[in-house]
Amino acid sequence: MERVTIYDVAAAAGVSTATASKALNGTGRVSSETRAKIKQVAADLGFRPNALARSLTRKRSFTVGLLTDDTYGRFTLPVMAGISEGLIDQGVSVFLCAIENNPELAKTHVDAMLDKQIDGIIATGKRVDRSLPVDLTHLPVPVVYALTAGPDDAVTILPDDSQGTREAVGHLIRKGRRRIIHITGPSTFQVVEERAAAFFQTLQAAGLSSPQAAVLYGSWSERWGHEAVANLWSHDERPDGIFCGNDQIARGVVDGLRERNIDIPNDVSVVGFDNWEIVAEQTRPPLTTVDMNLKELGRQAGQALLRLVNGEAVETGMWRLPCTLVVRGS
Amino acid sequence: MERVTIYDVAAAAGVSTATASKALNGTGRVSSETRAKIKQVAADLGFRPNALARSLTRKRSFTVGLLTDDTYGRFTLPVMAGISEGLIDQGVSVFLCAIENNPELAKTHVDAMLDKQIDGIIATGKRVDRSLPVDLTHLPVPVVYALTAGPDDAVTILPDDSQGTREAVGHLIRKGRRRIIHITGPSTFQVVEERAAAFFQTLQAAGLSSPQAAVLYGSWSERWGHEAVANLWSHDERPDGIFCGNDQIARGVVDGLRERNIDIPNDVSVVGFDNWEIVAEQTRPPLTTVDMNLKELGRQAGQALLRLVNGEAVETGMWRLPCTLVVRGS
DNA sequence: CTGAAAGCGCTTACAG
DNA sequence: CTGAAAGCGCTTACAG
Repeated sequence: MERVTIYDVAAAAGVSTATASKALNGTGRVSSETRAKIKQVAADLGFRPNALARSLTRKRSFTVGLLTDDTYGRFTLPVMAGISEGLIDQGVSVFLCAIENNPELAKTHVDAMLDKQIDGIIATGKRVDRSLPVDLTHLPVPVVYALTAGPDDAVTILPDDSQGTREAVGHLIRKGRRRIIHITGPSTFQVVEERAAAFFQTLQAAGLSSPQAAVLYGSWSERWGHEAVANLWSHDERPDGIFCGNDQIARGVVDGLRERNIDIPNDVSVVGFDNWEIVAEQTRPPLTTVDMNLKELGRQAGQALLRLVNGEAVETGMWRLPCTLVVRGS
Repeated sequence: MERVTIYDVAAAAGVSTATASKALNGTGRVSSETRAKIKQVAADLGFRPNALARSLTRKRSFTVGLLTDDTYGRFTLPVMAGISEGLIDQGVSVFLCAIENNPELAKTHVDAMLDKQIDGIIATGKRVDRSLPVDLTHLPVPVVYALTAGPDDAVTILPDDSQGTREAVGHLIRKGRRRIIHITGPSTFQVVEERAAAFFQTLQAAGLSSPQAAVLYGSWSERWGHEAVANLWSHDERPDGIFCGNDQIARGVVDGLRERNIDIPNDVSVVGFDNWEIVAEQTRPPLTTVDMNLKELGRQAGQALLRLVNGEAVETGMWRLPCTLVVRGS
């Protein structure tokens, strides 16, 4: 079964390929009757234009490249899904390149994609304070960065960690919490620093004094949350509100509190970060947490790239996308 | 800066485009001098062939599609990375399609890829007992399934859960363990059933009787492992070897044991499943666990698809890829 | 409104 | 061994 081409459609409709092309693409002047007829014939024949041929003449492949250095992360996949979803509407497909922190592999991928005439590239990673192991600054196509570090003159899209923190802490304050602390990950992560700073600011803006050890740095694990609670409850000055750096820590915290028969959220309120549903929904009570809207972030990265490809003006620099507080039972 | 084409190369080398093409591709008869000269000129000019044009004539795009219904999973990303890595060597790029359990979206993606003349498709998912929400059986291109259910006459690539189980349990037996139990996930998962069956067989083959409640079904969580240990240790007949359904359960088990001052691995040995490094390496002691070699699985899926694309014979049915026991301190 | 022709950048029989 | 020509399947000025 041969593929049907525009020649077949034109022949069957009794017109030239030029007219067929215009009718099908809605370009140029074609009478509505011939247009209708051609469309009908195309549909009957099951005509699907060969995108390769179209790209060759239009010099636009409707294809973009996606570079990631993250092989295991649960953050990258939603971003990628958002990119893919946001772009498919416009008929653009995305090439996936897993480059594993390997510069040569990255180069190979970039070259292969350039050969395939991609319209642009989205670089994505797992940490906003690390950049991919490849220089993307002098490419013949535009580049957008998402969840990874990019040059200053490019557009880089990130979650608004400060705003997310304000949402979380604001929620605790509105719930009447007055002794609020922050249990978070390693201070070597930029996001940890940012959130800690926003945490202090929010307390201050509300006129709340910070407890003695208001920010506790540790690892991104359930265990660390559990341990932190054990330490806190061995002293007298105990918090009544806890904002955690991620949902795993929050879960450890909630478990630790429950073991001490502390009523959540009446005695102590807990807010997590990430809205990792598999964790947040299984926690008892289910976790109130901050969602970074990663999928939306990916979608916007795709949109931004498309605008760049079309030569439209796009504001460069860091785009901070708002986070959303998901209120559950904690 | 215009892209340099094969016309530029041919002109600069003083030959026809036909000769340039042959020299560059190593096809046809070309004297070694002219070949060398052409290659030199191409290199000097920085010539990179336009893959779109090439694909149009060769009727082979060196591009494949990757369909996944998994947006968050930590299993899919390594598989995808393996596919991408294994294929880039052959110059083939992969289109990523996140379809989210949405049949229409899936169809849109498949059509878009077909329009772009992909050579084949790899379908991948998060569960071997679920299939993607789209029918891939009557496409004009070959399809390979990885970590998702496919039709019987296709090639479907999966980890060998039974063999992985035998590795794990065999290891416990070799360590002198005699009262071995299995703490695992929900029995609604096919892998849970398979591993449980292999678990019993391995014990039996070793002449070991099964403890009373040898397989404990629960959830895929740290908490469930922790809880299971609490239950077990409230009775008299306690295991000296525990094989867990995943690393999170194993971590909960290890934590539960440590809280009871049980020496791991001297009093009780624990083996996990998944080799999720962020969990396995952080556990104290670090977890001995089964690695499913997901990346290799992806690589093989890519290879299989390529063979199909080239019209080579490929054995259909389930391919079971061996797991590897990673021995650490538990 | 419609069509003949050229062109996108490559490859591949077919002659010479 | 080398090259002229046709072709892959589309689109786009340019005439008519």
